[in-house]
Amino acid sequence: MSDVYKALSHPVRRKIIALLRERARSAGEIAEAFDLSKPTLSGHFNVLKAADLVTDERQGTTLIYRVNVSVLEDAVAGLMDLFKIGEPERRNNANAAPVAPKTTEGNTP
Amino acid sequence: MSDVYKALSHPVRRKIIALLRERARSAGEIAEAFDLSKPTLSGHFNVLKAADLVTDERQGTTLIYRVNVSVLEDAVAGLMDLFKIGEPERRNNANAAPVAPKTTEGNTP
DNA sequence: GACATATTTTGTTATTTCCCTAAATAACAA
DNA sequence: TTGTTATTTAGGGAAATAACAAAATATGTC
Repeated sequence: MSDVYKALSHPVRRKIIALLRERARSAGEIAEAFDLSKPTLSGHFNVLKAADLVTDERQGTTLIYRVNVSVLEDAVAGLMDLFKIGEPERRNNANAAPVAPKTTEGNTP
Repeated sequence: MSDVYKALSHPVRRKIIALLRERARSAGEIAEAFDLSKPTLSGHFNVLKAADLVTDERQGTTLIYRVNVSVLEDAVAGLMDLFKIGEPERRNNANAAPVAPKTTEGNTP
Protein backbone atom coordinates (compact mmCIF):
# COMPACT_ATOMS: atom_id res chain seq x y z
CA MET A 1 0.00 0.00 0.00
CA SER A 2 3.02 2.26 0.40
CA ASP A 3 3.86 1.77 -3.27
CA VAL A 4 0.65 3.59 -4.13
CA TYR A 5 1.95 7.01 -3.17
CA LYS A 6 5.16 6.44 -5.09
CA ALA A 7 3.17 5.33 -8.12
CA LEU A 8 1.01 8.44 -7.93
CA SER A 9 4.01 10.74 -7.60
CA HIS A 10 4.69 10.85 -11.36
CA PRO A 11 2.43 12.96 -13.60
CA VAL A 12 2.58 10.48 -16.47
CA ARG A 13 1.31 7.72 -14.22
CA ARG A 14 -1.49 9.89 -12.92
CA LYS A 15 -2.52 10.64 -16.46
CA ILE A 16 -2.41 6.93 -17.33
CA ILE A 17 -4.82 6.32 -14.47
CA ALA A 18 -7.07 9.11 -15.69
CA LEU A 19 -7.09 7.58 -19.18
CA LEU A 20 -7.85 4.11 -17.87
CA ARG A 21 -10.53 5.53 -15.64
CA GLU A 22 -12.45 6.46 -18.79
CA ARG A 23 -12.12 3.02 -20.35
CA ALA A 24 -9.76 0.08 -20.56
CA ARG A 25 -6.98 0.60 -23.09
CA SER A 26 -4.15 -1.34 -24.66
CA ALA A 27 -0.54 -0.48 -23.93
CA GLY A 28 -0.19 0.89 -27.44
CA GLU A 29 -3.25 3.09 -27.10
CA ILE A 30 -1.91 4.56 -23.92
CA ALA A 31 1.50 5.10 -25.49
CA GLU A 32 -0.14 7.15 -28.27
CA ALA A 33 -1.34 9.64 -25.68
CA PHE A 34 2.23 10.48 -24.68
CA ASP A 35 5.33 11.76 -26.35
CA LEU A 36 7.39 8.98 -24.80
CA SER A 37 8.83 5.74 -26.10
CA LYS A 38 6.98 2.49 -25.56
CA PRO A 39 9.68 1.05 -23.31
CA THR A 40 9.36 4.10 -21.09
CA LEU A 41 5.60 3.65 -20.85
CA SER A 42 6.09 -0.03 -20.20
CA GLY A 43 8.18 0.90 -17.18
CA HIS A 44 5.38 3.11 -15.90
CA PHE A 45 2.92 0.25 -16.34
CA ASN A 46 5.17 -1.90 -14.18
CA VAL A 47 5.18 0.69 -11.41
CA LEU A 48 1.40 0.91 -11.53
CA LYS A 49 1.10 -2.87 -11.49
CA ALA A 50 3.50 -3.16 -8.55
CA ALA A 51 1.24 -0.78 -6.65
CA ASP A 52 -1.73 -2.90 -7.74
CA LEU A 53 -3.32 0.23 -9.19
CA VAL A 54 -3.86 -1.43 -12.56
CA THR A 55 -4.29 -4.95 -13.88
CA ASP A 56 -3.50 -6.28 -17.32
CA GLU A 57 -5.12 -8.96 -19.43
CA ARG A 58 -3.76 -10.32 -22.65
CA GLN A 59 -6.03 -10.39 -25.73
CA GLY A 60 -4.06 -11.88 -28.54
CA THR A 61 -0.92 -9.85 -29.07
CA THR A 62 -2.16 -6.84 -27.15
CA LEU A 63 -2.30 -6.21 -23.42
CA ILE A 64 -5.36 -4.49 -22.05
CA TYR A 65 -4.89 -2.38 -18.95
CA ARG A 66 -7.59 -1.54 -16.42
CA VAL A 67 -7.64 0.44 -13.20
CA ASN A 68 -8.07 -1.45 -9.96
CA VAL A 69 -10.80 0.69 -8.49
CA SER A 70 -10.77 -0.82 -5.02
CA VAL A 71 -7.09 0.04 -4.55
CA LEU A 72 -7.79 3.56 -5.70
CA GLU A 73 -10.53 3.89 -3.14
CA ASP A 74 -8.24 2.49 -0.47
CA ALA A 75 -5.67 5.14 -1.38
CA VAL A 76 -8.22 7.89 -0.88
CA ALA A 77 -9.31 6.35 2.40
CA GLY A 78 -5.71 6.07 3.55
CA LEU A 79 -5.10 9.70 2.69
CA MET A 80 -8.18 10.76 4.60
CA ASP A 81 -6.99 8.72 7.55
CA LEU A 82 -3.51 10.24 7.35
CA PHE A 83 -5.05 13.64 7.65
CA LYS A 84 -7.82 12.48 9.97
CA ILE A 85 -10.23 14.66 8.05
CA GLY A 86 -13.28 15.34 10.16
CA GLU A 87 -11.49 15.55 13.52
CA PRO A 88 -10.06 18.99 14.30
CA GLU A 89 -6.32 19.06 14.96
CA ARG A 90 -5.17 20.46 18.29
CA ARG A 91 -3.91 23.98 17.87
CA ASN A 92 -0.71 24.36 19.89
CA ASN A 93 0.01 22.32 22.98
CA ALA A 94 3.64 21.46 22.35
CA ASN A 95 4.08 21.17 26.14
CA ALA A 96 1.50 18.45 26.50
CA ALA A 97 2.20 15.01 27.92
CA PRO A 98 5.36 13.53 26.33
CA VAL A 99 3.61 10.29 25.48
CA ALA A 100 5.05 8.48 22.49
CA PRO A 101 2.62 9.30 19.71
CA LYS A 102 1.04 6.47 17.78
CA THR A 103 1.66 6.78 14.08
CA THR A 104 0.77 4.86 10.97
CA GLU A 105 4.15 3.79 9.62
CA GLY A 106 7.67 2.74 10.56
CA ASN A 107 10.49 5.12 11.45
CA THR A 108 13.40 3.92 9.36
CA PRO A 109 12.37 3.52 5.69
CA MET B 1 -0.62 21.06 -6.37
CA SER B 2 1.52 18.52 -8.22
CA ASP B 3 4.19 18.85 -5.54
CA VAL B 4 1.75 17.37 -3.08
CA TYR B 5 1.99 13.87 -4.53
CA LYS B 6 5.76 14.04 -4.55
CA ALA B 7 5.76 15.23 -0.94
CA LEU B 8 3.51 12.35 0.07
CA SER B 9 5.62 9.78 -1.75
CA HIS B 10 8.16 9.40 1.07
CA PRO B 11 7.23 7.48 4.25
CA VAL B 12 9.15 9.83 6.52
CA ARG B 13 7.22 12.79 5.20
CA ARG B 14 3.92 10.98 5.67
CA LYS B 15 4.85 10.22 9.24
CA ILE B 16 5.80 13.86 9.82
CA ILE B 17 2.33 14.82 8.68
CA ALA B 18 0.80 12.25 10.99
CA LEU B 19 2.81 13.65 13.91
CA LEU B 20 1.85 17.22 13.12
CA ARG B 21 -1.73 16.16 12.72
CA GLU B 22 -1.75 15.32 16.44
CA ARG B 23 -0.29 18.65 17.49
CA ALA B 24 2.11 21.33 16.30
CA ARG B 25 5.75 20.43 16.97
CA SER B 26 9.16 22.01 16.73
CA ALA B 27 11.70 20.79 14.20
CA GLY B 28 13.73 19.26 17.02
CA GLU B 29 10.75 17.40 18.43
CA ILE B 30 10.01 15.92 15.06
CA ALA B 31 13.65 14.97 14.57
CA GLU B 32 13.55 12.99 17.84
CA ALA B 33 10.87 10.75 16.38
CA PHE B 34 13.23 9.56 13.63
CA ASP B 35 16.60 7.90 13.42
CA LEU B 36 17.81 10.51 10.94
CA SER B 37 20.05 13.54 11.17
CA LYS B 38 18.53 16.96 11.65
CA PRO B 39 19.73 18.22 8.26
CA THR B 40 17.98 15.29 6.64
CA LEU B 41 14.75 16.13 8.42
CA SER B 42 15.20 19.77 7.52
CA GLY B 43 15.26 18.71 3.88
CA HIS B 44 12.00 16.86 4.34
CA PHE B 45 10.47 19.95 5.95
CA ASN B 46 11.44 21.94 2.88
CA VAL B 47 9.68 19.47 0.59
CA LEU B 48 6.56 19.65 2.72
CA LYS B 49 6.70 23.43 2.75
CA ALA B 50 7.20 23.57 -1.03
CA ALA B 51 4.01 21.53 -1.35
CA ASP B 52 2.35 23.90 1.10
CA LEU B 53 1.43 20.93 3.25
CA VAL B 54 2.97 22.50 6.37
CA THR B 55 3.70 25.99 7.60
CA ASP B 56 6.35 27.11 10.06
CA GLU B 57 6.43 29.88 12.62
CA ARG B 58 9.46 30.98 14.57
CA GLN B 59 9.21 31.18 18.36
CA GLY B 60 12.53 32.38 19.63
CA THR B 61 15.18 29.95 18.47
CA THR B 62 12.77 27.18 17.62
CA LEU B 63 10.63 26.69 14.55
CA ILE B 64 7.11 25.37 15.10
CA TYR B 65 5.62 23.33 12.26
CA ARG B 66 1.92 22.86 11.61
CA VAL B 67 -0.06 21.01 8.97
CA ASN B 68 -1.95 23.05 6.40
CA VAL B 69 -5.25 21.25 6.64
CA SER B 70 -6.88 22.90 3.65
CA VAL B 71 -4.15 21.69 1.32
CA LEU B 72 -4.48 18.20 2.74
CA GLU B 73 -8.18 18.25 2.05
CA ASP B 74 -7.54 19.50 -1.45
CA ALA B 75 -5.18 16.57 -1.98
CA VAL B 76 -7.88 14.12 -0.99
CA ALA B 77 -10.37 15.88 -3.23
CA GLY B 78 -7.89 15.78 -6.10
CA LEU B 79 -7.33 12.11 -5.59
CA MET B 80 -11.05 11.44 -5.56
CA ASP B 81 -11.39 13.42 -8.75
CA LEU B 82 -8.53 11.54 -10.38
CA PHE B 83 -10.33 8.34 -9.70
CA LYS B 84 -13.78 9.82 -10.22
CA ILE B 85 -15.01 7.86 -7.25
CA GLY B 86 -18.75 7.59 -7.34
CA GLU B 87 -19.06 7.30 -11.13
CA PRO B 88 -18.66 3.75 -12.45
CA GLU B 89 -15.89 3.27 -15.00
CA ARG B 90 -16.89 1.92 -18.39
CA ARG B 91 -15.96 -1.73 -18.69
CA ASN B 92 -14.52 -2.27 -22.15
CA ASN B 93 -15.46 -0.15 -25.12
CA ALA B 94 -12.07 0.37 -26.66
CA ASN B 95 -13.83 0.98 -30.01
CA ALA B 96 -15.84 3.92 -28.77
CA ALA B 97 -15.77 7.38 -30.30
CA PRO B 98 -12.16 8.52 -30.81
CA VAL B 99 -12.74 11.79 -28.99
CA ALA B 100 -9.65 13.21 -27.32
CA PRO B 101 -10.15 12.34 -23.66
CA LYS B 102 -10.11 15.17 -21.17
CA THR B 103 -7.50 14.64 -18.51
CA THR B 104 -6.35 16.55 -15.49
CA GLU B 105 -2.73 17.24 -16.35
CA GLY B 106 -0.28 17.92 -19.16
CA ASN B 107 1.28 15.28 -21.36
CA THR B 108 4.97 16.12 -21.33
CA PRO B 109 6.23 16.45 -17.77
C1' DG C 1 9.08 -22.54 -40.46
C1' DA C 2 9.10 -17.56 -41.67
C1' DC C 3 7.10 -13.13 -40.96
C1' DA C 4 4.48 -9.23 -38.85
C1' DT C 5 2.61 -6.90 -34.82
C1' DA C 6 2.46 -5.70 -29.91
C1' DT C 7 4.84 -5.32 -25.94
C1' DT C 8 8.51 -6.10 -22.75
C1' DT C 9 13.28 -6.76 -21.13
C1' DT C 10 18.09 -5.42 -21.30
C1' DG C 11 21.75 -2.23 -21.17
C1' DT C 12 23.19 2.49 -20.80
C1' DT C 13 23.17 7.33 -19.53
C1' DA C 14 21.53 11.45 -17.19
C1' DT C 15 19.02 13.28 -13.54
C1' DT C 16 17.09 13.26 -9.08
C1' DT C 17 16.60 11.80 -4.37
C1' DC C 18 18.19 10.77 0.13
C1' DC C 19 21.40 10.70 3.51
C1' DC C 20 25.50 12.23 5.92
C1' DT C 21 29.17 15.59 8.09
C1' DA C 22 30.76 20.19 8.49
C1' DA C 23 29.94 24.90 8.43
C1' DA C 24 26.73 28.84 8.60
C1' DT C 25 22.76 31.44 10.44
C1' DA C 26 19.27 33.05 13.96
C1' DA C 27 17.83 34.18 18.49
C1' DC C 28 18.86 34.89 23.01
C1' DA C 29 21.49 35.06 27.55
C1' DA C 30 25.48 36.36 30.24
C1' DT D 1 31.02 40.28 22.51
C1' DT D 2 31.14 35.59 23.66
C1' DG D 3 28.72 31.50 24.20
C1' DT D 4 24.74 28.28 23.78
C1' DT D 5 20.89 26.25 21.60
C1' DA D 6 18.06 25.37 17.51
C1' DT D 7 17.93 24.94 12.89
C1' DT D 8 19.35 25.50 8.19
C1' DT D 9 22.53 25.62 4.16
C1' DA D 10 26.51 23.69 1.61
C1' DG D 11 28.97 19.91 -0.36
C1' DG D 12 29.39 15.23 -1.64
C1' DG D 13 28.48 10.28 -2.34
C1' DA D 14 25.39 6.21 -2.98
C1' DA D 15 21.22 4.65 -4.66
C1' DA D 16 16.92 5.19 -7.10
C1' DT D 17 14.40 6.98 -11.14
C1' DA D 18 13.44 8.02 -15.84
C1' DA D 19 14.49 8.15 -20.41
C1' DC D 20 16.21 5.97 -24.86
C1' DA D 21 17.72 2.40 -28.53
C1' DA D 22 18.37 -2.30 -29.42
C1' DA D 23 17.26 -6.91 -28.63
C1' DA D 24 14.08 -10.39 -26.92
C1' DT D 25 9.46 -12.47 -26.16
C1' DA D 26 4.61 -13.58 -27.23
C1' DT D 27 0.87 -14.26 -30.33
C1' DG D 28 -1.17 -14.95 -34.63
C1' DT D 29 -0.99 -15.51 -39.81
C1' DC D 30 0.77 -17.29 -44.09
